[in-house]
Amino acid sequence: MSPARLSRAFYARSATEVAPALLGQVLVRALPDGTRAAARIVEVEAYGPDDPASHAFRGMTLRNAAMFGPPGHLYVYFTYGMHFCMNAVTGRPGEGAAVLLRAGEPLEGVEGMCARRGRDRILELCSGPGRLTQALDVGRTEDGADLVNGDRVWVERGSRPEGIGTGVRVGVHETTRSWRYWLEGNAFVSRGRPGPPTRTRVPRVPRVRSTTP
DNA sequence: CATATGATCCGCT
DNA sequence: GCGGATCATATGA
Repeated sequence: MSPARLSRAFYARSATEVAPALLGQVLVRALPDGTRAAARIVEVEAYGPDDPASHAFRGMTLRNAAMFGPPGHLYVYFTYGMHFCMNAVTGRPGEGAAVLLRAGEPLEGVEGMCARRGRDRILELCSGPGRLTQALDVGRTEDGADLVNGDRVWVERGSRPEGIGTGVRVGVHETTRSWRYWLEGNAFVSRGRPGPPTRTRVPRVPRVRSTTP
């Protein structure tokens, strides 16, 4: 029997419940050529309603429409002029909550991932939200894809994680919510300053060579 | 190893 | 115009 897909009910909870529950599960992508690519989810971030950092905070637009749809669908957005990021929509329809999939550990289809990424080091294939989408060939076309009944992307039940670390979300200027979750000690977690909050850094004054008087 | 910078689109102010 | 839920590369310690 084939591995169990996560159900609609799994996603129909708050983003902060779903996010840690996604750690250790297996993200599967059925590629256009009939092969599979898969990665174990090792790092995620929750984005909820009433969350200024969320794309849904200022209401529904064409771009974030998938976030306001039913849970268990994919929300894919384009950013920085060159990268895609993918989220699993959570909560209730109309709520606007999602979990950003930030990093994974390559399990299947590694050769194809290397080709799409243009890298051969396993650690650099899925360790970051933009890297993950590129490795799994997820883009605009997958925005809104159904993770529960669809045939392009889904999540299968994986292994129970041992330890979970939490911290501030990457690139979010807000320190109250610790909504980033990762598998403690896992080498495939992206660098986004895990562990203790950023230590205070003294800005280095650029050294200026004095011009001859 | 660390910080710095350029790439390159698009949604929103 | 601005700056972003980013990444690869260059450069300096």
